Amino acid sequence: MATGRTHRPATRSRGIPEATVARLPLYLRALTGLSERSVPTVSSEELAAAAGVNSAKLRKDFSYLGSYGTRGVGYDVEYLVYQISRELGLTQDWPIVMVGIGNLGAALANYGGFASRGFRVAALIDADPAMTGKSVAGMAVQHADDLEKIIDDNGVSIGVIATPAGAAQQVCDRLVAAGVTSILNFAPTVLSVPDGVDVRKVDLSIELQILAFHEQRKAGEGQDDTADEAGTETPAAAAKPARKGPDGDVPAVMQA
Amino acid sequence: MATGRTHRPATRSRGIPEATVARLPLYLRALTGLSERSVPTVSSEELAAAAGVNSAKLRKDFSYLGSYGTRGVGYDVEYLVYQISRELGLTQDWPIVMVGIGNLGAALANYGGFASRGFRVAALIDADPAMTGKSVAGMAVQHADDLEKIIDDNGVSIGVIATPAGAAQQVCDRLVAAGVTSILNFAPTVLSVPDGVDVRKVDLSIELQILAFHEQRKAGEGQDDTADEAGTETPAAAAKPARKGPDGDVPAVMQA
DNA sequence: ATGTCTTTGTGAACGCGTGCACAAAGATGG
DNA sequence: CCATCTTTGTGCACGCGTTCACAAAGACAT
Ligand SMILES: NC(=O)c1ccc[n+]([C@@H]2O[C@H](COP(=O)([O-])OP(=O)(O)OC[C@H]3O[C@@H](n4cnc5c(N)ncnc54)[C@H](O)[C@@H]3O)[C@@H](O)[C@H]2O)c1
Ligand SMILES: NC(=O)c1ccc[n+]([C@@H]2O[C@H](COP(=O)([O-])OP(=O)(O)OC[C@H]3O[C@@H](n4cnc5c(N)ncnc54)[C@H](O)[C@@H]3O)[C@@H](O)[C@H]2O)c1
Repeated sequence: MATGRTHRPATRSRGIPEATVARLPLYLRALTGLSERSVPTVSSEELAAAAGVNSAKLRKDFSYLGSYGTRGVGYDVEYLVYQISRELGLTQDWPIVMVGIGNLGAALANYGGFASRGFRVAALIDADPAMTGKSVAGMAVQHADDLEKIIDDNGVSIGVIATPAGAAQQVCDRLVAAGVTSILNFAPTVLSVPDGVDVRKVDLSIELQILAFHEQRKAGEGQDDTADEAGTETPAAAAKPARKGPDGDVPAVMQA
Repeated sequence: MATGRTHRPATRSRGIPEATVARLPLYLRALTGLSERSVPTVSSEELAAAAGVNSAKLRKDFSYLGSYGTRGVGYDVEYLVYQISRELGLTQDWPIVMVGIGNLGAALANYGGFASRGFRVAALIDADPAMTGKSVAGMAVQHADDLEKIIDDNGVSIGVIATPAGAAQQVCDRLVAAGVTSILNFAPTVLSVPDGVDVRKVDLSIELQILAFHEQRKAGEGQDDTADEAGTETPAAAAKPARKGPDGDVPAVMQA
């Protein structure tokens, strides 16, 4: 999700819906698996199952790309792999920089999963002088002072931020100023970017909180509608100012 | 999103929309920041800016929780922190297990960000005997053989999978069989789970591919409106001809 | 050719999410 | 107590995304 103020004015590019774009990599992964097993063709039903989506949705998604199927048969696996790759822009080389080579950054650098697709780690950057020159994933970490030059020299347009939250916005600003127009942010902060720059975020903590919500709901299912269990009524913690609210802290789960 | 066959039958729990739930952690983070700076109240406009969303959306989101604001003033920060925490189920303790303590798993274990909210790492589990007993993030790694016992002993209902893709489904099955009902999956695979189990996934590679798509689009912007054949350097294989393949592959395209 | 069978591609209906715009609520000042 | 000003809470409209259901397209057998 593009963070920042931008409610994208729709994918105005009269083409592929955002939701579809987000699923293409999923299809691509499933297709790659089939390709490796030398499966020649696949039906929408089979592929949908492999990708974990509804088959009608898959067909509609593909219809945005063109008519690449054959009725009565299905889709040619190799051909589809190529078409989706091209649509996603994976037939070209994408040099990326990774900023903040700490625990997470180092793990990401060691991850081979994205190097396999068009992505290539052009540089690892960290602000800690002690890190500079150290080899991570077979690559020497470079100092943040050279960030602008590195981006320029390598024609980088995609950056990954794995610094502490406090440094993220600053790093982001420098990346953008240097010409980066797509950012993947692992730091738990909202990044502000100018129009034309895409930001996507990955946040473990948020994912867990969403799971916890549903988990809590499951636990309180069946009877207790007011999702309230042992000690939810945390007494003091409420810190509820004396006014509003149906006094106490009635968990008004539902309202008119 | 719940992977697998289940298209969730909507958040049938007559209550908070899924999209709203996904934003609550964002609001919570912004509010926590305000709380630490001892800001007593905040308007929807200010908070929305801090969370990177539209203020109308924020107000509507909060309206699902109840009427916790004061017109003409705004929202009481502490009170709202509590309400959202409670709604997300963060007022209780959530023991979690992490399976697959490799590069990524270790980085996640070292991450303090989720330990601060109700989450507590109950155990680190790995199948590699060489890992067993090793200390990661101040905690001894336990062997996968004991997975069921660990989950049972600690009352774990949330699991994190950071194993290689090939092992993920198997690990997932064991987690579910042992009683885990929420899974956060970092392995690039679609997990099949029975109804009632939630799966969320984090996939760096997918995020980058989505960014690449938009990046490619930006590059080809300005003129060519007919977004059929973007002038990528792909020579012949543009349309439907039987020719194909970036990496010299089997053509085999009978697609007319 | 012709018929049958499979599977695509898509029109249409529906539901969810978003954002606008405004009335109502309450604070604040006189 | 009344007037004014601020900000919430929400009715409403709109657009996107999902799903159903089916006609059309093609493969394949006869
Ligand atoms: N580790 C995880 O599993 C995890 C999970 C989710 C989110 N996060 C987030 O990812 C970020 C990194 O986490 P981590 O555990 O790797 O932290 P870390 O402290 O191990 O690493 C941070 C690195 O960033 C570098 N750095 C700091 N300021 C910088 C700057 N201005 N420019 C360049 N480099 C800079 C530091 O030198 C350090 O090497 C944090 O924001 C964290 O909240 C981490
Ligand atoms: N490292 C990353 O940045 C990154 C990013 C995105 C996705 N991923 C994915 O996350 C997963 C882990 O990546 P990694 O780099 O940490 O790999 P890794 O090889 O370093 O670690 C995998 C760990 O899982 C353990 N393991 C294997 N089978 C197991 C089983 N059945 N039960 C328990 N443990 C088992 C291994 O012993 C190993 O310690 C992979 O699927 C990878 O594709 C990683």
